[in-house]
Amino acid sequence: MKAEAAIQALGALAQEHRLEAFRRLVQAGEAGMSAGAIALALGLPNSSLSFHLAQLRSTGLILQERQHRSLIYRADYAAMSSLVAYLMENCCAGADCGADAACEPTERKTA
Amino acid sequence: MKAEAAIQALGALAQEHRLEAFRRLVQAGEAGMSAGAIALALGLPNSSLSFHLAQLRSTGLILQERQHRSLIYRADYAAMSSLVAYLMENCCAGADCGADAACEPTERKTA
DNA sequence: ATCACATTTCGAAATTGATCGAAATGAGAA
DNA sequence: TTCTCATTTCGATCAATTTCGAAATGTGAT
Repeated sequence: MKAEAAIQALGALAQEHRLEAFRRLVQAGEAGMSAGAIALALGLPNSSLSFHLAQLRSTGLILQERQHRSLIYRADYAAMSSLVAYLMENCCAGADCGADAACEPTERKTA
Repeated sequence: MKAEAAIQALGALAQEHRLEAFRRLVQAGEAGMSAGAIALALGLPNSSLSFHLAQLRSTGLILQERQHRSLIYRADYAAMSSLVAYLMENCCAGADCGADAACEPTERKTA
């Protein structure tokens, strides 16, 4: 992951409505949610929400797919994971990263 | 972790210079780095860097400690960890979160 | 072909953030 | 105490982001 991509992704999450939308999608799992359902859940005008979803999508944090008349959004867990890996890259100066730390293996290759 | 705190932390990381500073601190581990050393490494005026460090610090992502004449900064791994936990809370609608996903146990209590 | 529904794009106003030089603070050395 | 070094605060300027109504787009039903 490049620095620029990480900045975009973090910036996308650093906003009240986008963060809540993203978390709902994380919790919704494979099924995802339609744009309308998210707007309703967050109590936002469709046009505002659309703006935010576009921003999340442009960073790759969420995926879009059409299903009948609606657009379904889903969280991209792999994108999230690689963002976290980027933040923790080479952590702790090579020390063992004890139990208190969050220093997991930096990049688990997807099988 | 509350939503507001997460937004602040993500926003703090969503900036070129702050992201680089944070990553250097993550890599520096326990030893940390002085404000001056970071400014030098990033090629920024001290005043600019100070502004950014204050922002990271106010979110709890980094810690400050005086050592002789310098102020030493260190990444707070626990804060980072709880931010990630917040993002992934209750992920995947209770599904098993297969190998492709980043769905770790949401909150490992620190021993 | 026509209608109704779901969502996005546009535009304009208000808010928030980044930058850096100069001056101020705070800590230790002489 | 006085001097010097390390860092932060202030202030002014410039740039980017958020908001939402109205209009446009694209999809499927009748």
